[in-house]
Amino acid sequence: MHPYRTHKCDELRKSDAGATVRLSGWIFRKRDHGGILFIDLRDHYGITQVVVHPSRSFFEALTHAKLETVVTVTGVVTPREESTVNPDLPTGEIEMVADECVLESPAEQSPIYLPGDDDCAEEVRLKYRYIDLRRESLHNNILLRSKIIAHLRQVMTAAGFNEYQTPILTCSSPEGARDYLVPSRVHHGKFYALPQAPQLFKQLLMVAGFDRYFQIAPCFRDEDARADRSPGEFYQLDIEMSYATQDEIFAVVERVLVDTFKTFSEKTVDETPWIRIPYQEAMLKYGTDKPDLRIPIEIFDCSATFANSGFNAFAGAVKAGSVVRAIPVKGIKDKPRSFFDRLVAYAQSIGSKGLAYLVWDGDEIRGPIKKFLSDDELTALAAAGGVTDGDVIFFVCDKPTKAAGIAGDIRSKLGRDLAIIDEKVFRFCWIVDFPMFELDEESGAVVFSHNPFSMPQGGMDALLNQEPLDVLAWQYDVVCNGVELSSGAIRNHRPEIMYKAFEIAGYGPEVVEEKFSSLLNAFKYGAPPHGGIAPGVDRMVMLIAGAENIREVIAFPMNQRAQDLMMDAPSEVSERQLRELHIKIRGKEVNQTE
RNA sequence: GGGGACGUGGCGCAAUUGGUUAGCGCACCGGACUGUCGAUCCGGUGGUCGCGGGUUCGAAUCCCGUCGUCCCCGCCA
Repeated sequence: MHPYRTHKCDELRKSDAGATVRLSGWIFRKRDHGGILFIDLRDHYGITQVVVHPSRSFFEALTHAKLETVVTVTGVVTPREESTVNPDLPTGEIEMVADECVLESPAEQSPIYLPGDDDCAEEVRLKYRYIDLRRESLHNNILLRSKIIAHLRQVMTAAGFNEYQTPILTCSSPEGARDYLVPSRVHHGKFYALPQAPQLFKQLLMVAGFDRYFQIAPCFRDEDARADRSPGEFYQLDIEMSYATQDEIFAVVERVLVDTFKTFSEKTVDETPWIRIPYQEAMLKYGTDKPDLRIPIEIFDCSATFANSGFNAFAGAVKAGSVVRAIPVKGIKDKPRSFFDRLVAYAQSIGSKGLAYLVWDGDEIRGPIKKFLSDDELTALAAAGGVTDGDVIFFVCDKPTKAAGIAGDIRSKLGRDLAIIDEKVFRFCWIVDFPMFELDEESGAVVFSHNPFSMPQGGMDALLNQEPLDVLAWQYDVVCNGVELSSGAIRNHRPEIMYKAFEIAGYGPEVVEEKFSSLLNAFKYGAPPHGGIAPGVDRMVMLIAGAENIREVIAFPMNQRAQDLMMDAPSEVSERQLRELHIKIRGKEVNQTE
């Protein structure tokens, strides 16, 4: 007989009755009746009830064994009496009556009580991650992640892509996020950087003629964490295609994401092709470039209606360059006054000067600003918002960018507070036609708004003949339920267009040559037109698992301050290591005064 | 870098808003119990209330500082 097990803890059924079997696992729960002891034995696969009689030599030892102790038990599979069957357990029709038992690894009292559903402090969970990972929910998430990654590889390979690996030790890139640096021992004073993404390498693979690339790629960025953003490192399904149009790239991504989401989730997934929303339209209708389309509210502009109205606060502001954005909401006329007051307070808390609203209540229209508006103006607003009896429109007035943001925030809050978000669907969309350039708020200068490697729509002609702020880029995002899953672009593979784009953003050719020499040089030896995208794997798993926090889909995550509390990383290193790397740690005071 | 919330036995929480010996549930220890499946019942151990300072006759509670965790803003081409 196998020294540890003949079966897994989810395998035994009534048909196995009478067999002598061996199981190994953790003591998940104990029920001690004095004259009889029940143990729920748990492994990766499931739970089997073990019955221990007091006549057994190990009865006393098991009675006193702490939870999470690892044991190997040998005994006979016994069918349970009708009344003692546990229908909640796949193995609930049988139990194992123990004849032999080996205590493989006694446990101390666990800092995490696994059978309980009480959440414990994140700090404790991270420090004892190997225990926390035994919990069914987290265990399943990590297993789901494994299956999703295997599935992604399978679908991509079937679609004619090959997985290529790219360097982890590379060089610091001049734009984007802060790099993680790795000092060179051999080269005094020089550093490698961990890749923020394999961006340059995947483009160089296209130049090298590999045509269709993908990689489950680790990415490293030294930026602060969020609930949906792991600090330090994360994974992307990195994709790049030669001779591909935007439509072809969309088709590939739609296929792999729909397939994956449908395979691993019960929720409804949008049929393809997904709707495409130009960036400007998204900012107007949803107040964000990552709209949650599950919220049935569309913002509209009504600046013109207010411009000549008697509501001076708005009319004056519109004449001074502000806009009025309207947020129409169905059927909430009966919400108490406190609901509206709280929403006004919320609007103010996020920087709005106020929040006006009108309520369509039967034949009457009421609300704080009603008296300032003419019948024609009210009619126009109702028509624009598709308003019927019971509906409410909220109004935000501010400079265009700020008004859009505030209206978008309020739209999201209404979605949550009114519970009008359909939790059973994944709503996907493409955000397209991002602007190539934007004005830097502080300096007023024209800067790249997204990715300097994107091809401008219209190519060189657009750069030469259009206002820089009007030039659109072949740049796109995938958004699912308000989560930005991915960003991508058709790349700029033409050196002369790249020089021109950088010139508009205020960089001379020497800057392009110095910072992007590898790519630029490569493009001088025959570069195929190409483009790609990189959906975030962690966020994908998070959405499918329904996790609120990205740590719930990562086996060994860091905390918000980018520390691994289990391994105690980052840690100090020896003076000898530092000397070998030609590194001297500055005093803290020096840093503070800089 | 900034804002907010939280910090009380191993874990999750409470303490009537400054007042007696800091309670409760789970875990843990001891006892009872041969059919439970979150077993039950009886009894018990365990806390310098994150840390430091201050106010007060008296501080878990108020004030100041500091550390830690989480959430958000900045940041994330």
